[in-house]
Amino acid sequence: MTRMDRTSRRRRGAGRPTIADVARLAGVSPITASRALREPQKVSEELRGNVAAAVEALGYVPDPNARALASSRTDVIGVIVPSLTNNVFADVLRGMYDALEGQAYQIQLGNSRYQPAEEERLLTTFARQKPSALIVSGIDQTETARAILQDADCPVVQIMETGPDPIDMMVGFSHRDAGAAVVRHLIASGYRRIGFIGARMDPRSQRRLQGYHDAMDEAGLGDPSIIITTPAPSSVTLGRHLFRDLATRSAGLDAVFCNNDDLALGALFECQNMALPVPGRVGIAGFNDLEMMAAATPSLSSVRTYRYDMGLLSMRMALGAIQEEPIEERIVDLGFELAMRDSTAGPAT
Amino acid sequence: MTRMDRTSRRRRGAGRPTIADVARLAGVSPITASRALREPQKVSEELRGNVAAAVEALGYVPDPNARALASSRTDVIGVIVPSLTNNVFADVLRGMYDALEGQAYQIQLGNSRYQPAEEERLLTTFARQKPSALIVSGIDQTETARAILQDADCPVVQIMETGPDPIDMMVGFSHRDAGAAVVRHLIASGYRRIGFIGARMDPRSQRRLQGYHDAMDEAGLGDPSIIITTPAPSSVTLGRHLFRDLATRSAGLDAVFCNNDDLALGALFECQNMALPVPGRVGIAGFNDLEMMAAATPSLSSVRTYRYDMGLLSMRMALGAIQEEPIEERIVDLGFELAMRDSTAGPAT
DNA sequence: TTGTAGGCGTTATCAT
DNA sequence: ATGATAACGCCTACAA
Repeated sequence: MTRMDRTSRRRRGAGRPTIADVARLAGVSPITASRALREPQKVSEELRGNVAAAVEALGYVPDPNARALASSRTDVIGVIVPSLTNNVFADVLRGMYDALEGQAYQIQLGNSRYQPAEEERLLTTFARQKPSALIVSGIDQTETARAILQDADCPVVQIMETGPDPIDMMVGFSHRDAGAAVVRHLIASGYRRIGFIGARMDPRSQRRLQGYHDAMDEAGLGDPSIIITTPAPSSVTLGRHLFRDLATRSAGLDAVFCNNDDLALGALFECQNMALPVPGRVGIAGFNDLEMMAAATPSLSSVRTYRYDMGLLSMRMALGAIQEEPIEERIVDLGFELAMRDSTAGPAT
Repeated sequence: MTRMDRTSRRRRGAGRPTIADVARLAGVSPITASRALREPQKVSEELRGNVAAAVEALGYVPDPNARALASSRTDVIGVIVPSLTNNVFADVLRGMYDALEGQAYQIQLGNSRYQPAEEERLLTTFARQKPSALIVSGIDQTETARAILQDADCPVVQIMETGPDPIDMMVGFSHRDAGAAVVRHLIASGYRRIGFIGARMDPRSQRRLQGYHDAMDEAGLGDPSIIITTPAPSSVTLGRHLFRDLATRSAGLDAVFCNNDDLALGALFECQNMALPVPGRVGIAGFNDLEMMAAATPSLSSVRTYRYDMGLLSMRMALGAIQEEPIEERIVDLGFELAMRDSTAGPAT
């Protein structure tokens, strides 16, 4: 019988039904079955029904690996973030996953640990898999990384920041403008000796510091001695230490702009510890506006950034590009919002 | 010339060198080249060198999709966590990524959002890809989920918790014991009316509450009226609200055990707001011991859990099983540690 | 709209 | 230790 070859064919496969089985049962050719699944509108209603029934009967599920090999495309969307131990990126990822609801795409997540070389390595690995899209954090990719992204032949979105010449698409905001806006608010509230506390000092932190300089200089308040930064990773404890160092050496300090919210919380705790009234003796502002900021006593000022939306939108842009929808804007600036609370109500008079 | 078919073969592929190209250049058959890369010890030193040279010369990199199809195995390790907006899992993931250093495996991350049905859906998708291993959070998988995991034909690790009958392997600790230990400490410190504040109330939270009951009942202090829980997701703000509700309705309350650190921080802020001295008037303990706890003013007590280690070890166990190393322990209990600080120093006398 | 032919790049099988 | 052969399961290109 010609059925014998069917047996011998079984040598390797564990026996899961293939699209050929579906086709046979539906009485069509494999390619028609394939089309019925991927491009239903290109198949007559009748055959489509037959195929659907066969799929149902056999419990057929397509093999993503075979599909990937044949079409040189996977359903993987590579995402590279610089940190996982950071609520900021957790929110971004949440937005991305939400955008993927009901979509047949998988996120492949890479953690570059704020190291450009690691980002290159990850991109190399990711690109090899022929992903449907790639999303990277920041705009400071190395030349090599940019080249990989350009050659990847898929939509690319840079997130968290905006800047000139996107690789492909971009969604973020200006950290420099945001930094300047906070500091201008502090100045408007009456603070004068406004220090800067910064940890990690990755490119985006650097640009927030730039914004700080912009605002301080334009007000004639610039003074390098009230800036304290470290490449060490941020933490609440670090915020305490840095604040204490700065407050100790700069007697007149009356406010601090912290690089992020963890540092700001640390500064608050240290003020409580040193019995420095906030906001009367010291004003405190953070960055990102994590949930805890509004709940602190006193409530802590911060800069609200649209992390979830950046994640959501970046993924939507990627999906749109994958489906070859026309791209409306290559660079989307989501802006920011000052969330000024009790901790910057102004110095005691 | 026979070279013509080489040209026509170029129709589809973008032209990246394949293993056939390597083999040709090295003067060996494709399968030998393949072996030289995957199982070097099975190929003579000479040919191995030739192949290596050819790989180098051509800049050959294997196609993971083709490899997956041919071997019905990917280098993907599926990981499902219930939340991303949660430092707890960020630490776990960090451990996992660290364990993968220098390994040729990719993490495919899924977020079940604390929904068993979503976990099932993700597992279905993941299993389809024939992953090298699967790691899931908790021990409360549905029957369907367990079946999928069992049929996946790859190592499976359940993390965050220990319990009877693992699907395959397990690494975690007893939330119930940990909960009981904290409360016993509070009692030993002199607190009597110890409330429980719980958010989300996922299975692990439930078991912490169980531990609370264990300790309270054994001391004859049990009182359902000083327990407040909600299925709502945890937050600092929620901690404030829940504490205020509980403190308002339970006059004698002198301490709270919070389900997690965010709630504990919220409780602290609310105490500051209500001018209730901590720890003299109210003792506060959290769970997880996030970094901020030690930095708070006063420093906040918590239960130290080995999140990073759970991530690291679970991945190492998975890798070991993939490489078919003998499994020493199927269930690893990493335990916990009380981190008792100022916030539970005892009631004022 | 449907089908035929063949290839995608690699590895398992079996023989030498 | 090495190689010839045949999958792996699906999809692109082209034809009908």
